[in-house]
Amino acid sequence: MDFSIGELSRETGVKVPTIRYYEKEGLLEAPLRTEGNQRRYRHSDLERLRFIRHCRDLGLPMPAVRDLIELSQHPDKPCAEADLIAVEQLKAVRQRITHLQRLESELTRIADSCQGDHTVTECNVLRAFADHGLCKDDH
Amino acid sequence: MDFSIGELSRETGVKVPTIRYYEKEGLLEAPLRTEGNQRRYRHSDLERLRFIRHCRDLGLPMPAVRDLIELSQHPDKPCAEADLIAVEQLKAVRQRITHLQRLESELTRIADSCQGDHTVTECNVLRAFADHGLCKDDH
DNA sequence: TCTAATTCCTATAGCGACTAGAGCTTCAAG
DNA sequence: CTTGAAGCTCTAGTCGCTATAGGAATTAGA
Repeated sequence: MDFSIGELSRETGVKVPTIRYYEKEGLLEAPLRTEGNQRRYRHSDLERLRFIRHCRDLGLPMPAVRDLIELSQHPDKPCAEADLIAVEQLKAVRQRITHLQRLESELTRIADSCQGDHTVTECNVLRAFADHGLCKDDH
Repeated sequence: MDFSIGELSRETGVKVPTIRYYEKEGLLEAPLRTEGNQRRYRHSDLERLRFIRHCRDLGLPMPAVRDLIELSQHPDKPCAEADLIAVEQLKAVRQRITHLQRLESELTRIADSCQGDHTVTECNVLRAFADHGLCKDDH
């Protein structure tokens, strides 16, 4: 019926200290304790933790997760805010992709400039790392 | 002839505390000091700092930067190691791009599932955040 | 029922790469 | 010579965990 923290951890793949950390940060409610002061979780805690984990896997920062949880506790509110969080995160992810693609093209150029067959003094890799002026775009 | 730390900062765009931090971490050599204990840098420090900055902008972790600096001080060594660092970083960047692209497609799906026109109870965004089972691939 | 192995508890510190602030000293311009 | 900007050191905070220490509770097997 109830889970220990270790069982919850096994069910969700979230490490034990991380679960305690989420509790401290207010993402998970503090569960009931046994007489010996150990945490005992219910099924609803399991669902909540899976929710948190999935949000985190999707890259949401903890404050956004907190907002979503808060929101989900007011079933009659309009869900525009949840929508907004998803859209914002999507925007952030797209920005990061663009940035990384610029890096990729720079690094490709840098790595291609050298086959590792000469000495450091004449190494184009080191030159390229030294000099931003050689880059095609800003990063 | 010599720069103060503020001038070095303005020249490179690296913040003053960050310069001191790089010194503490051994990326920059400790410069000479004035009688009043203030740092005075030379042109070679400027070049070194630009090198560091550029590496960091390209996403190299500090240990990799340290390795490159170490390397650049042995001009007769073969530069295979520098090449390797560039290639490894490239590989890491490509992995991150792949990962983010998966997130992007999930988030697109999630964000599209809702126009923000209903209440929380029936919100597909919240449902999608709750349930990894709805996702097409792992992330 | 006893014991031993495992799991649990709290509290604290560490990671990477900075950034911010307090409280004080030195420098440079007028 | 004064004044205000810029420098100094030291400490703590950021984010999202993760690791460790030292002890208490639980559980499985004999």
